[in-house]
Amino acid sequence: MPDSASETLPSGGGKRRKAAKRHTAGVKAVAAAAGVSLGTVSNVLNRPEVVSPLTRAKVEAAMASLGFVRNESARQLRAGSSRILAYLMLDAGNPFFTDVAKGVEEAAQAAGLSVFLCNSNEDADREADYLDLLEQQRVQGVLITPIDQNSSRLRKLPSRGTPVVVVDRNIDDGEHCSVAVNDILGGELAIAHLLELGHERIAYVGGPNTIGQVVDRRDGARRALRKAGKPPENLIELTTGALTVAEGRGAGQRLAGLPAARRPTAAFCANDLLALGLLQQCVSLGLRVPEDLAIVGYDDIEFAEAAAVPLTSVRQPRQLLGRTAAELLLDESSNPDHEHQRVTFTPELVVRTSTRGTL
Amino acid sequence: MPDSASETLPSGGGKRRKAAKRHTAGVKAVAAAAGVSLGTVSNVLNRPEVVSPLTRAKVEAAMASLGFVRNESARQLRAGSSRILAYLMLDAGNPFFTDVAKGVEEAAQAAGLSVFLCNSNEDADREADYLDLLEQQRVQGVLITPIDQNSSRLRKLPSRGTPVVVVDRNIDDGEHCSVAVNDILGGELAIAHLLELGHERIAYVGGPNTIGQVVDRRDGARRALRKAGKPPENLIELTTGALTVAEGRGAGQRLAGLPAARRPTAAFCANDLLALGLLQQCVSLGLRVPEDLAIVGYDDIEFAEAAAVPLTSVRQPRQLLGRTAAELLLDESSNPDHEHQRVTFTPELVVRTSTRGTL
DNA sequence: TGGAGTTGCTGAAAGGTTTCAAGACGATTG
DNA sequence: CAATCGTCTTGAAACCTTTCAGCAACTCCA
Repeated sequence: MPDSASETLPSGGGKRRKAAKRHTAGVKAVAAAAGVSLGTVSNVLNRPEVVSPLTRAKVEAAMASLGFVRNESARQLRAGSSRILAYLMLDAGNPFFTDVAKGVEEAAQAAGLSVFLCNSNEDADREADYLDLLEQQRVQGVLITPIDQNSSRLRKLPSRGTPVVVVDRNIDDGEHCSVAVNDILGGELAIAHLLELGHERIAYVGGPNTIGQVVDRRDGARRALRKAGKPPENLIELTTGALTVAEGRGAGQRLAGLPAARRPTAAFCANDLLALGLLQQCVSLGLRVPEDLAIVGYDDIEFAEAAAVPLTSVRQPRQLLGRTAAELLLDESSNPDHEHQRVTFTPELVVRTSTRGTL
Repeated sequence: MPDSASETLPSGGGKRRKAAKRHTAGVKAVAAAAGVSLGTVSNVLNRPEVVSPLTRAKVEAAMASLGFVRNESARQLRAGSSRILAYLMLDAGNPFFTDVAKGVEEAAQAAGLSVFLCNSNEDADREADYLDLLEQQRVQGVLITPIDQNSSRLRKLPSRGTPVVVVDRNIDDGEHCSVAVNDILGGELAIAHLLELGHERIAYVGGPNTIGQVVDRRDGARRALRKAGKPPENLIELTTGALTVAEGRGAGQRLAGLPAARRPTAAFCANDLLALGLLQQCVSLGLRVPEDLAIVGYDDIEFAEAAAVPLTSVRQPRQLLGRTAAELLLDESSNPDHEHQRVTFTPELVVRTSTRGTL
């Protein structure tokens, strides 16, 4: 523990206490204590209405006094169904995805299910490991914002019985539902806005290009240029290694290092974290935003508005995205006539100071 | 879907495809296909070194061709152990906790375990539900940043065999390890800094008071006043309903509404989200920060530095907190001589513009 | 060549729950 | 009073895996 002072004390005021062994009072012990059969205890647990109030009370008392905790593995093994949904997130540190997760939790709670969050952290290996794990756990279903939506693992899950809904990406392979925002349009909105303000040389900051969102937003940017009759070289691509604040700072360093004549006058970032990092670094290196560099982010996370220079950003309906995805998943796992769907929402440009009145 | 345009298409290019049934090729089917016994398949899975290369190859081929996926419920039921850790977070939308989670994941990965994240979202009922769920799942252990550390449920888990480590809170009941940062000291640092700058009337923004961190930081603030010989009324408490940006904005509204003469000249917020909201609202209502109102946050999340006015904050070793907690948990569940510990880290004041050169 | 040791595989038991056909019991009806 | 019905409860089977004692075949050495 090198980078922080720490102090360690024994807990429990010195009363040494060994770790307790797992003492499982099972359904059997409860049955014995209550003087009923196994089946009855199970009924109390699963169909309380069929057991007489008296017996039920006895059983409940026995459960309480023994500290009975149902063994979910056994339940699931026998009953064959899990009451858990998982959301495998691209980056739990990005408020965009935690807002999506909130929408997921909302829909799950309404259906009486619980949500486990998993964080792939933009790492394909971790994503794969989590997918395997979740499949082995036989969760009700998986929501995922994938790193690579062509992964074979991703395609295999549904055919083996684990429904998968892709979030924040569209996918049309007939195996999944997907819920997304039109990222091409989003990119187009951002660049059209900058072009309208008179910017000619515009940087696109984003990466890696394995991430679909990064590519789509860039393609939208290109399309906006094309539509405006500008040459594609006007879009200068700065590729980053991830979609994080730190990478944004790195990009800012590179950008600020360019001679003013060759430096773009505006930057469009693939997400707000990059934009915030870029903004921070550029400001600290003496560039004025928006006068020297206009910046557009993407996602419109809560912090975009509170930034040093309030950030123009492309807004996505975050919670709605999550809620809709969860609802599709629930439909898929409960409705035998379920048909896969692709839902696409429309993004919206929110203009703030970081691009206001430039040039 | 009221607040966003959306478009829905069938997926799969119109090829209607029904949801697949769960077709479980089990260990039995694999054994039959490979011409070996159940036990051998299990050995391939769990102790590959004891089976001859030839048989192993046959079994692996059979597994691949049948798409075998091990049923984790059955495995766990029989083997009695889970390979999963859970971190029950207070607020997944707070970057502080996702950084802690990163530390947890790091330590877990090093030990070959996986982490499920759960979000209580500052809601005691959800916290209780998740604790029940995790206990039923028989996870290896639970890390938790509790809403109420005196909850009976929390105390019961360890005695029934699920180790629990409390994160970001100290607790001394002999049942848990805990890892925390000295929040009293943190509060003291913040207020001492403001006093040194000459502030007399200082607001404390935080709540609800059921959350331990909120109380400790306030107590630290009071202590600093006491030590400086100031009357306790100089600390004006603004109680919030949660530790969020939105609540911070609300507090800003209240604060800015006060007549200048009665308004505090500085505010210490129980966390950075509150501080960012407060900052944003005050600025938009025309207060200058730090001239009219100095602000100190808590946690030093990544966005504190990038805020409209870079935020003075009390820094905590976030990842280290998570990593240490996970390591204690792992020790508890693997080391029979484990003794509960309370680890306390020391916070550090990071001074930025939001308090610089005030008064 | 006989015995011991080794290697690799087998088969049955066990783990805690749910499910379901069937039984027990009392009440109601003809 | 017998027959029928309803309400509760029971006991055994089933879910899928791991574990472990035991067995077969082979090697090695005396």
